[in-house]
This record gives sequence, C-alpha cells and structure tokens, in this order.
Amino acid sequence: MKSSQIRKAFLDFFASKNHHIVASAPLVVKNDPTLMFTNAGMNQFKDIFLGNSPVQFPRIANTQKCLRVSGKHNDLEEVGHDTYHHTMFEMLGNWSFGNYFKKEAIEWAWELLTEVYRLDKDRIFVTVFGGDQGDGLEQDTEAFEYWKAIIHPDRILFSSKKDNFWEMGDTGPCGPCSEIHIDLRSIEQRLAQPGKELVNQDHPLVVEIWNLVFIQFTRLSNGQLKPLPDKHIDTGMGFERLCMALQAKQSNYDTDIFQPYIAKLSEMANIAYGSANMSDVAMRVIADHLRAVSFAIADGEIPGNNKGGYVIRRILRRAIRYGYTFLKFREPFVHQLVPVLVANMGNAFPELVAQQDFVKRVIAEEESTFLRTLATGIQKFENYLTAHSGRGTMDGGFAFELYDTYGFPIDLTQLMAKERCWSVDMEGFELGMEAQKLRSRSAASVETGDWVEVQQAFSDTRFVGYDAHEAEVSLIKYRKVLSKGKSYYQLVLDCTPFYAESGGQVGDRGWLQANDTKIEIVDTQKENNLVVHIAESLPEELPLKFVARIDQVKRNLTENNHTATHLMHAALAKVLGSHVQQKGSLVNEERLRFDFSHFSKVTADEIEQIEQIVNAKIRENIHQEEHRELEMEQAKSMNAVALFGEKYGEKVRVIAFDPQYSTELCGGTHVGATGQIGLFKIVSEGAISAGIRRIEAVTGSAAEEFVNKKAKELEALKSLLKNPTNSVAVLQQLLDQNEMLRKALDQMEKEKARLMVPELLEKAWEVNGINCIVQRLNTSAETAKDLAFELKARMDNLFVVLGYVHDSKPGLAVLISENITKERGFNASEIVKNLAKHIQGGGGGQPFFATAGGKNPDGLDKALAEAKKMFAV
RNA sequence: GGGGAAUUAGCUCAGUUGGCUAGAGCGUUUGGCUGGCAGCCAAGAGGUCAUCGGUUCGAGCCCGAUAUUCUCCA
Repeated sequence: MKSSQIRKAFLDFFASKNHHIVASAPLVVKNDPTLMFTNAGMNQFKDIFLGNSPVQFPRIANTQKCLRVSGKHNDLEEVGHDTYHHTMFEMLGNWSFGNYFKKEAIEWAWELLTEVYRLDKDRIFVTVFGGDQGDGLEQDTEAFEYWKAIIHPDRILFSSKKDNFWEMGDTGPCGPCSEIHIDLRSIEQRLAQPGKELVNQDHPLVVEIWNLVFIQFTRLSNGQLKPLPDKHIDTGMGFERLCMALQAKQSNYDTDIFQPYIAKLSEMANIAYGSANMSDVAMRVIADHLRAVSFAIADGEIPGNNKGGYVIRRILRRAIRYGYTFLKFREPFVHQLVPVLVANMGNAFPELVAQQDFVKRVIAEEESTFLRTLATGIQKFENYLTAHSGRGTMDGGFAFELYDTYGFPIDLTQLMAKERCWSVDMEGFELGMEAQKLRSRSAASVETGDWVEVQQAFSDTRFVGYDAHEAEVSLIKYRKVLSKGKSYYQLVLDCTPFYAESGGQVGDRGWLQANDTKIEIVDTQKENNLVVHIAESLPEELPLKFVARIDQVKRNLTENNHTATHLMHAALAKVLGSHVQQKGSLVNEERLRFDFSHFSKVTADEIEQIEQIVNAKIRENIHQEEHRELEMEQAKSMNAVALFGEKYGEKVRVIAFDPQYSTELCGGTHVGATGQIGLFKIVSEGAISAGIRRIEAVTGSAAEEFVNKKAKELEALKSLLKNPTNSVAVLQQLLDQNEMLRKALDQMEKEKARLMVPELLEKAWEVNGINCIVQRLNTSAETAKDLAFELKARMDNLFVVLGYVHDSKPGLAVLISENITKERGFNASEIVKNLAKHIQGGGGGQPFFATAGGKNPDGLDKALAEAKKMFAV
C-alpha cells in the first residue's frame, strides 16, 4: 500500500463512521501564547476541549501536519540518528466531542487496523492506564473490558501515569489513554523474546502507533482533578510509523514517504544510501528537515532570528550542516529537493504546490547565508589555532563565542579540532551556554493566575463590534497575569464591541463603565478563540454588568488603514503580478505595514502606480460590501482572496470594495465607504528577508502631514540652493566641487611643505655625522608631518624636531633616520615625550617618528631649545 | 523579549597597551613583456575607517547614542 492510499483509507474509514473530515490546520500557530507550532492533532480543537468554542461537528477526523523539536521524546539533535524520530510528521486522528466514548474508539481502532489495513493481530499489544495513587485514580477497567472483548488479555498491559495518562499542560483537560503498539520484529526475534516485554522500552521495532485518549477530567492549578460533564475522544496515530508497519519496513525512512529525497540526495552526492553510517544519517536528517522547513515556510514561517522563525532556521541549518560535513556539499543543495517534495505531497497538501517557487527561493537564500557564516567561522577558527599554536586544547569560552556570536555549530568546531588533534574544553562551553539560557529565561517569565469564574454557562464571546461601538455586557471570568514585574488583568465578557487583535489589526482600546466605576481597557487580544480584555487595574468591588465602549477615534483611524491595506493588496497584484502573496500585515491607528512575496525591489514607478490606483479607488467612494456568514465554498466562488497559513472556520466573512476589484476573507473592521480614507501615501519600501518585501503607508491626515513635511523639506533645500530650476543637478555639482576643493587643498598643503624644504635643509647642522634640524613653524600638524617626511626623503642621517602652534595649541614632531635609531639607540617616541613636558602635553609614536601635542603654547620655544641642546655644537 | 558581535578601497578582509602619512589579496586603469590555464613585470587611481556626540595633546582603535547587518538564547 502506498502512503497516499494509507492516508486516504484512514479518512474514508472514519467518514463512513459519520465523521466530518477537516483539513489539516496550518503548521504555524497564531493566537496561542503557549505554542509556536502545531505539535499534536488536537491543537486546532483546543478551544472545544477548553469550552471556549461551541461544538459544530461532534465527530471529526483528519490528518494533521505537526512539528516537534523538543519535548520528552523529541530532541532535534537525535533526529536522523535513529529510524523513527522526526521533526515534522503527520498525525491521523479521530475525535468525539461529547459524543461516542471508549467503546467505539477502541472497536473502530481495532477494525481499521485489522480489517482495513490487515495488520497481523499477533503483532499487536495494547496498554491501559493502571491507576495512580497520587491522583486517587483507579485503573481504567472500562477500557480494559472493551479490549478484553476483542483481544486476548495476555496482550493487554497496565501502564503507569507517565505512559498512560495524557495531559494538555499543567492545567486543563486530561484523562487516561490506551495505546496500541506493534511488534515488527522477525519471527526468530519474536520467539527469542516476547514482544510484551519490549512495549514502551524504546525498541525501534516495537513501537506505539496509535494513542487513544479518553478526556474525562480537567486539572486545576492546585493540582486537583475535576470530572468533566462532557467526555471526549482524542486519538492520534503516527502516519509515518503506520506506513512502516504496512509497507513491512524496518525504518520510517525506508517508506515511500522519505525514500524519494534520499534517492535524490544519494544521486546528488554520489554516495549510495547504506554505504556508510554518517552519510546515511545525513540523508535522513536532510529528508526529514526538508519536509519540516518547506511546510513551515509554505504556512508563512520564514527562517529568522527569533521565535518560530528561529526554530525553522535551526532545523534548516542542521540539514545544511549534515550535508556539508558528511555529504561534502559546498553549494546550496536543500532547495533542489523542493520539487521532489511537491511531487510527493502536493496532492494531499495543495499549499505546497501553490508556494513552491517561494519555498525554494527562501531555502536557497538561507542556505547561502549559512554557508557564508560557516566560511567566516572557519576563518576565526584558523586564526585561533595560529594564535595559540602548541596549546592543544581550545578554550571553551572561545568555542562558545564562535557558536554564540558567529553562529558556528559546536559539533563542527569539535570535528575540525579533532582533525588537527586538538580538543575542545566542553565544560567551559556549557558554562557559557547555561549563563546565556539563564539570562533569557529570567527575562521572559509569565505567571498566570487561575480564572475567577463569575458566571457559568458560557460558550463563546459574541462580537458585536461590527455594528456597535458600545454594548451592555456582563463579566464571565477574569484572572491576574504577572510578566516582567508588571501585572495586569484579563477579562472575559459574554459579548463585546471590542475587536481583538487578529489578522494584523490591533485590538481596540476603551472603557467598561458601571455607575461610578470605570475600568480602562488598554488592549484586546485573542488567546485561541477566547477574547480577553486587558486592564491594568481593577476596582475592589467588581460589578457584574457594564457598558462597554470602545475608543472610537482610534478605531476609525485603524479602519482607514485596514481598508487601505485591502485596496493596496489588490493594487499590488495588478501592478506586480499574481505571485504577490500576503506574508504579514499590521494595521494600527498610525499606519499600515504589509509584507508580501515578491522577488525584486518595487521600483519608484511601480510605487507611484500603486498609489495612483489606491487613491483612485478612494475617490470613487466605494461602499463596503460585507458577507458575514458564508460557506467557504461560496466565498471561493466569489474569488475571495484567502491567505496561506491562516486557519479559517466553517463559516467565513468576506469583505469587498467593488467585488471586481477587492474581495478578501477578513474578520477585521473597515470603513463604510472608501472616501473616508482621504489620501493614501506609501512611506517606505524595503526587503525584510529573502523574497519578501515590506511596504509601509499612511492614510488620511497622517498622509497629509507626511506629504507636507516632505514638501517643506524640499522647499528649504531649494531655497538654500537659491531656487535653481534643476536643483538635483545643482546639488550634484556642488558635491563634486566640494570633493575637488578638498583634494586641491590637500595638494596645496603638501606643496607648501615641499616649498619649505630647501630653507630648512639649509638650517641643518651636523654633529658626529648626524644632520640636525630644529625649527619652529606656523603650520598645521598635518603639514608638519608631511614636511618631516619630505626632509627624510632628501637627507640621510637625519634628526628633525619641528614645533608648531595651530588653533592656539602647540605640537611637536620628531623624526630620526632609521639607521640612526638602530646604530645610536635614539628613540623618537621617548624624546618627544620628554620635550612635550614643556608644553604640558604627552606624545609618542614609533622609534623613527613620533608626535606630541600640548596645552601651553608658551612652552614651545623652551622645548625646541632643549632639543637643540641635545646636539649643541 | 534578553544577550553577543560586526560596519575600514569596487569585493574579501588585516590593522596587536590610543602615536597611521590607514594596509594586503582580488578587481580596475595605463605601459611593457608573453603561444594556451585566474599569464608575467612595473606604475597608478580608488578611503569624511557606518553616522552623531564624548574622553584625550592626539581616536580606525576608548566611552555613549543611532542606523544597518550577522548571531545565540527564550
């Protein structure tokens, strides 16, 4: 069975059991402060489990792309070294939200595995939760009974809380689970040791393939468990492992999910897979990481230096590093695998096909950046070895600096050191690392208190802000949050006119008022689907009912910018082409910022065209067309623009300004008619990373101010230039002229020095074969220096002391022919220091030439006199 | 969000306790030599040492701010 068929069979099976099949959520998580990437199939249903969102379909199944780089069983550094760890993987899952429970979950799992996939029943073992004293929980006899009806009790194992009790986090929904394991060893091995003994022992061929979680409790922050009124099923089956089992392979990497990349890599590197351990590891690493990185980029997470972007960068760089070291690639290579990936997975994940070029380009760019980083690191490394030759051990601090500051991988440092028979002080390295981690952690801790529930029976905050700017609301719950020594409160209301930050539009500000108490709301945000109103302080007595009113001025200005963003998005596609995809957006009351995929600078001409189109649309005063509750299919038929990497619900909202021109899926708020925007003006355009440009723009009075300021600046410049007809040419001429004059002046100074030379040479006197010149001048330090060097060129065996006063500051220059410094032991630096005492200064230089400056011009003659004394006739 | 670094010629980079008339290789220009490959020799041009301010007799170097870029951690 091919992997694509295996995936399809799963979805078909659960569809036949009345499950609604949903698309995989994006890999990149938005609106959840605790999570950067989707790391489990249940992520997109978290709000349903938490009770923040209503249940639309009680039965759901899907395949979900997931990414894990850390956690109890996942360390990035291990991926590729074994046969079954991955960064990105697919999780097949079926869900019940308050619908069926343990019986059906167990029976269907068995039916699918043994009747559809026809797995060998003798190879299957299951585990059941064995109870836990600390939590006061009995063993899960219910699950045990259901299993006993279909599988021999010998094959059922009871396991501890560690393995068989699932929790979402420190608090929240949780419950016992039941795992299905499969023994893929050969008959001989199975006879030699019963598979039962290897379950949960990290054996590569006795693996868990499916976890059935029975959510029946919620854990409170005091650690207690509270039974849930509605019980849920949450299952997850590792797709890659399932394929390994069904394709009778010994390793996930031997399945048709990974082999195409390995084959291609093997061809590119001209190294057969299986020929050497480390090259095999490298190929597995790259095959795995290629998938993770490509999917993340397609979902909008670009390699970068913080948050999710940094995770992606680390994964990609790890792939490059393995290719560099073990497959000897010296040019970007990972991006060449993207077409293979698209050919393989494009069918199941259309976003890959649509974004293929972009993904390829971003990866290629990151690859060449990293290869450059490696090159500078190698140079630093070599410099260090030369500077400390003979030591044999590299200082851990330096190794850390190489890693921390120059991004040079520590294992590469170790490898290169080993090749030279050096070692690396790893203790010192770890020390530096720990200090770094400590700093970061202490800077970013957030403490959240328990929710104080004021009212029950709550499903979803109703948003009324599209139509109203104020509303009567009641408080549902609130909590206190501590972050970086500051505390604030989060409030949840039954309904609200406050728009919560999302889709780039900032959250509303405003007030909650009840009789004489007034609470200021400084921001509104979303945590998953939960709308939280943020207040810096709360009154002692908290009323239950309020009038909620938003700051309307801020909202209006924000709407101007949001609508302008839509108009510009459409204009960009028109002017630049259809490859323009939104990659990020920020809309607040001051300006708008829009990131989009495009591979070259937007020219001044194009900017002008874009502004023209947008301003024309503003002047048309187009009325907003809003469709609040559309089926996704309907929206698509209207050609509404949707974003990759954005999770849309079953019902979507569509905003159009002239359906022929701009139609977008959007939850944000907009102007009633475009004329309100007044004026649109692009303020800046630039690159933000490979293949992504950023435009910032302003509207309304802010745009007016911007234009006026520019005009004033230009006026001021022109009037300084005496209002010429062609001010640019005049300015250029002025700059050229300035450069020319500067050089001419330089020449003059040198010339002046040269002219003084004969006169000075005449004043020279000779003592013991040394030609002495001591003279007071009226020049700058620069000229005196030139002069000294001119003299040196004309006369041998020279000893020169020149004194000068420039800008009412005295200075000295001492020059001695090099042969004399050596033969007679004179040192210009020491001499000048001595002489400088008379002018209250100090100085120094090389033995043959030194300068000094001072504060007291009156002492200059004294200094020169002393110089003369040294060589008195 | 918190650290560490970098910014010097068209490019890649040196510049060691502040004393520098700021260097190298590549590239470039000119002249000469030369039968191949990155040909050889000689001479030259090319720098407000990122920007602004400070310390100092003196700053490419020290201190502060800004900008841009790189990088690690969360």
